[in-house]
Amino acid sequence: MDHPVIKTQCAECSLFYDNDNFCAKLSGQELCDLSDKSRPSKLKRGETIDRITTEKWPIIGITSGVVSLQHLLEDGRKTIAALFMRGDIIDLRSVGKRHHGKLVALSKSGICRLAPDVFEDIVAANPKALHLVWENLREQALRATDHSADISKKHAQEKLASFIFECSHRQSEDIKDGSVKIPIRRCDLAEYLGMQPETVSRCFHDLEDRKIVRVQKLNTIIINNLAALRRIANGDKDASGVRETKPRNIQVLKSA
Amino acid sequence: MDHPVIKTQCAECSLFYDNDNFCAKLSGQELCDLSDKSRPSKLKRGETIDRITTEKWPIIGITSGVVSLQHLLEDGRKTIAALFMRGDIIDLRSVGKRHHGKLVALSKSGICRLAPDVFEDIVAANPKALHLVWENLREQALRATDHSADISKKHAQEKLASFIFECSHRQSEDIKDGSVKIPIRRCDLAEYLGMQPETVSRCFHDLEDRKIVRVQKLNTIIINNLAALRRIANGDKDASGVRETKPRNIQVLKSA
DNA sequence: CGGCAAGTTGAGCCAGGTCAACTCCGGTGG
DNA sequence: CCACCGGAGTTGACCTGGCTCAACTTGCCG
Repeated sequence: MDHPVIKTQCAECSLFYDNDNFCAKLSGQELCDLSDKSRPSKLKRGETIDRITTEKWPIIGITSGVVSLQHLLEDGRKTIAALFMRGDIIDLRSVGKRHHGKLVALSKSGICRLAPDVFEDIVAANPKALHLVWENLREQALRATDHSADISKKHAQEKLASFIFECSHRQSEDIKDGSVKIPIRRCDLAEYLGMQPETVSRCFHDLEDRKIVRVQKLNTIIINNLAALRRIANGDKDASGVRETKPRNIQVLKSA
Repeated sequence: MDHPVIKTQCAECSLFYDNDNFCAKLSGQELCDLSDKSRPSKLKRGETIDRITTEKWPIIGITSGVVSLQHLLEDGRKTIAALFMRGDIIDLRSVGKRHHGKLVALSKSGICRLAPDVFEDIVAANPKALHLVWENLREQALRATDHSADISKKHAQEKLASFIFECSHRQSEDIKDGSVKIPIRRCDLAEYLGMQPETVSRCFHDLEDRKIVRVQKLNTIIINNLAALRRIANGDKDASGVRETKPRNIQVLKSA
């Protein structure tokens, strides 16, 4: 009697059937207790999880899609500070008065609001579950750190290259042919990388002109030259220096 | 027999005598077990904790000073991706092959390399300790997220203003007279905020010209106008628009 | 007191932001 | 089936905040 009465909603949820997600680590009993008091739901692109909800349900598991954490400045400038995807557990307990941003879905997404008290009991009692959720939090912290490093010192193209790698690492299924799915829109991408949609567009084209990637559909790109892309992402000047297809002197010729 | 044989090294360590740091949450026995197998040490500015050390001692508590996590790009550009200060517990377990940066001290600092196995046992057995270290990790993740939001969309002055607030929140003793200690050097500050030392300098002067802060010593500033500084940090254009004390037309006059 | 690293100041330049016009695409209704 | 619409993405032209480089001053430590 390992799984006494698993609800169908759980049996079909990636938090359970992905082997290294939270619910997969639980005993049948724990899973039942948790699912009894938790609230799975769906979000459409643009929907936000409001403050009242996050106060009552500070622990949110992402089952599919992409959910962003957004910060807003006084004058309307917006930033996407973090992206959460399948398997991430967002823990907002005791964030309390600390000013934190809004959670906004960037695509159709599935979430599960986990009952905080049950969650806490489980984590205290089940070392595997603790380990997993801890690991996930560490991963989030590392990602945030890497991301701020990327944003602060890299040029537009380098950021974009890094982002492509981030997507390829995080995408659920490994697709072998070098294609990478970009799970968010251009304008969201721009906000996440701290640049303008126009610049994102230009950078994609630069990369295409240099035959490093091919933009198949808006949300699917193919990497043609992995090594070069890696060099750019790592900030190798030799790789990105080649950017201008046309050398300077063309300008000089024109003005002469 | 609450504290059977606390070593003097522990009695004098902020991880123990700061009430809400890790070692303060341990039973006498736990503290002894941990301190028996742990290694406190001192770092001078510029010293780095090398890979071999972090592999053997992936858990490091900061007892004083400032330790940074630095990322390096191929062409030598350097970024400070995170700052750790007194009370922070750096957990590098299973970061493993994931490319992560170097840990470098930015000032004289004290650290304690905690024995990972003992640490793990304690965390599993002692809910208070678990809670504290968890909270610290969440704090680190939040800080990293906030920081990347700051860096990506704010202007130089706004970043600096935010940083001043970050310092004032994190400084150990609350100094009431509105003075804030900047615990790191200008060039490190620049790297942390993703800007140039020259720009940092100019921004400090702008803020001084506008009477918002006073730079008392290189590492101590006084906030004169908290509200204005807050507005700038939050990206209020009205506040930062006032930047130029001298309006443009002075230039025109000159050239006329 | 000398020497070096850190910080500051000034001048010029460029990557990327801004603004505006245009294209592309999916959905909707006649 | 096509005409229409609105939002997303792209393209071009221009402008500027902050980077760069170089010279200078300051402050710290032996």
